[in-house]
Amino acid sequence: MDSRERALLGGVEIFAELDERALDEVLRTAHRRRVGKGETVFRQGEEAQSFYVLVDGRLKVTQVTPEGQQVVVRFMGPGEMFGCVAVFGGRRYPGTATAVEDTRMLGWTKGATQHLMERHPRLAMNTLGTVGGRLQESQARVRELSTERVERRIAHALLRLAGQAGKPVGSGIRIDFPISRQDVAEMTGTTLHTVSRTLSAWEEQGIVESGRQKITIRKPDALLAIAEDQPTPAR
Amino acid sequence: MDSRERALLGGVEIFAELDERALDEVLRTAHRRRVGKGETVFRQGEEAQSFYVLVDGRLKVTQVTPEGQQVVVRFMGPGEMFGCVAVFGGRRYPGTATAVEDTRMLGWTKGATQHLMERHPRLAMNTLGTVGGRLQESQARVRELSTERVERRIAHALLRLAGQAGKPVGSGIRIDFPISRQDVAEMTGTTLHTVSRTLSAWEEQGIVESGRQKITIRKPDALLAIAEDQPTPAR
DNA sequence: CGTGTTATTGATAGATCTCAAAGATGGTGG
DNA sequence: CCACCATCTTTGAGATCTATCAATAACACG
Repeated sequence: MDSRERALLGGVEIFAELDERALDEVLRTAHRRRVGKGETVFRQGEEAQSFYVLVDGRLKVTQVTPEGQQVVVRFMGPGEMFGCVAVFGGRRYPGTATAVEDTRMLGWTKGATQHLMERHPRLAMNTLGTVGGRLQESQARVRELSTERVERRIAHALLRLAGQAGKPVGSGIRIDFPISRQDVAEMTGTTLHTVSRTLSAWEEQGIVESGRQKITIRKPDALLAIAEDQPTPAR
Repeated sequence: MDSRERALLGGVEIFAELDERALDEVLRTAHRRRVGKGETVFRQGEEAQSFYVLVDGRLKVTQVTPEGQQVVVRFMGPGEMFGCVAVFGGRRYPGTATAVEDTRMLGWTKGATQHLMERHPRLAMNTLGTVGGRLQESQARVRELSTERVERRIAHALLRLAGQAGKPVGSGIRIDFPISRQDVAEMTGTTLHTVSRTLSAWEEQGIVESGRQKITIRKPDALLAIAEDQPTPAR
């Protein structure tokens, strides 16, 4: 019954509005797990065991197409939950969760989760809200992929990453975990080559500053202009 | 307390496993609504009032980008629910629902929905399952848009439509509602021109048969081969 | 039989992917 | 502490897919 974990839970969206006793119950039924950088929490296609809330560190959820191409579903940070959809409808995890830094998490087995939700409808409703939010994000991505050119998609992706994991540094906002060109490409439906070229161009304009697995946004406003502005024809 | 409505509810995924009394309560708190072909149930950005289950007919959910480009989120048939995400997290409808045929639906106000879910956790959990399924579909679409060429995406879209609304006719499977080239383009992130060209090519090969707002799949297997087969380089 | 919508088709331009090769970078083991 | 290796990144050139531009044609409806 770690008071730090307790504080974390209070801040997690799905546990909002639960009373002390309910939170105690939630914590009591949780198990703890650590996963080191580069290791996986679970793999696509595995029987869904548990759903998790990330306590510390960062991870990447990916899917592989039947043809073997990888797609990044999302990056996640502390306080975010994952694996929840598999614990309901789907029996299997739809993607692979890989730690990009050392991580700690709390997990609940399938049975424990269902039990908790039956006793605390609020929990199910909160989760519904979160999953709904994810659905909207995913649809936003469909919208982007359908209507935007690569450059704008990359700009959107970087801004989203900065929002999730941006750390202010002297010269701008730094994306605070190791991320490669390939990762960005898999987030935006392009190739690492195009990402590299785009970042190089932006670097020349002083919009970003990047290196091996490192990206710092120097002019967020300029990036936003690229992401939102000019109704495609203009460029 | 229409027994036909009652039968429908029993078959709707989110009401599964609810007992008689719960179903009675659900029906009692519902309101009925008819929306004629071409009219909208709600519009993107409107304050979310209700969530709905489609009883009869078919409708299309679309979103418009800030730049004014339209994207089709999904087509829906009887027994499917919609507008539910807005009733939780989001305050506003994220898209516009337009009837493509005359429709009838059952609706529950925001308040009624939350009340029902608090009393019947099962309902919230079922909804979570359905929304989770939608999330996976949406991610599958992201995957397609990221990794597949237009032709394959169109093939996938037609197969999905056939699965949802396919009606066996003498010469194949007919998509049983009016759908334009533009609609298909907005489902697959391409232009109506490309869709037209693709369908023309398939028509020559006898794979489909199509006309104004009408598409019939003659060789579902050939379409499937296009959708699933040849690891991009091969073509 | 107009009239507006929907669909077809050709030509052309551009954005991106592919293919290829070389250049950084950082970690590791000797 | 340094050389070496596996990864990650950059960049060029050419090939393609698909959007765009521009007309024309087919269709349904009042």
